[in-house]
Amino acid sequence: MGTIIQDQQLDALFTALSDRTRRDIVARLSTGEATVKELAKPYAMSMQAVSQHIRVLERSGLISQGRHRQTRPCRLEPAALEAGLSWIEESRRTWSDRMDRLETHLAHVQDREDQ
Amino acid sequence: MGTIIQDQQLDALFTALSDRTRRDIVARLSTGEATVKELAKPYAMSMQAVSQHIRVLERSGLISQGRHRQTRPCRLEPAALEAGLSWIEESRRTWSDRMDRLETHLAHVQDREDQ
DNA sequence: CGCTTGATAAAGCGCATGCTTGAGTACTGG
DNA sequence: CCAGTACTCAAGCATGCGCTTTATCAAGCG
Repeated sequence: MGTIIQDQQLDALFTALSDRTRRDIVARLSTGEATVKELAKPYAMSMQAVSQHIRVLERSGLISQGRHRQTRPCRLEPAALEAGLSWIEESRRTWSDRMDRLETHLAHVQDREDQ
Repeated sequence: MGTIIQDQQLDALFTALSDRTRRDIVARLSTGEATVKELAKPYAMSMQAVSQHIRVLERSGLISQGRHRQTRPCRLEPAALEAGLSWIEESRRTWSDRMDRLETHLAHVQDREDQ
């Protein structure tokens, strides 16, 4: 656990999610496949810029790109999201365990004071 | 929903989590409070560098800093983690709903072919 | 008081990011 | 074959990041 490869995956994942445009693209792709041109349409920026965002998302494992005629349809790879989810849940779990123990401890102290 | 403020919060949150050292610090703080010096000890980098990481984590809302004598103890603020968790879960939910519908649709097509 | 300790502030450096424009590639319909 | 569509590649530029070093500050101790 806590290997270097995992760390690099999480680096790439959270970096990918740290940009609003890329989060938008992920949200858009969660409703189905889309081509680069379709993904670029809502934004003021050039298609090249969107293409670069797609590259970042691909490096993180969040999406993959296929080929169909002239287009490169993108689709979500939800497995990558799971990695982020479980990292966050692990931290949360540790924290709430600690809170539980603290509560128990305080309850014990209270008991002793009640004697 | 989907306001500019929310977006900025998520930007800051995922940016904060995109660095291994900062994720380490969050994990460390999930087991209890710690001072800047204590947090810096495991790393080869200077305490100033760690202090800057702490600043990034604070801006994201993931941690807060108090004052006690000469020290500035840091503690985790798990509410910020929830924001990230729910963003990821929302994407996942939309995606799996779509997969369910697709399965249902394919089942229907299968039924019609079976007739 | 002056000295040490724990911490922030500020400036600087190398490198990555987000975007642009211009050129190149790959497929396709006329 | 040739023009157009969908994209990628490459270079350039401004900005931000991670870290360093130097300086400063605030709190406690002799």
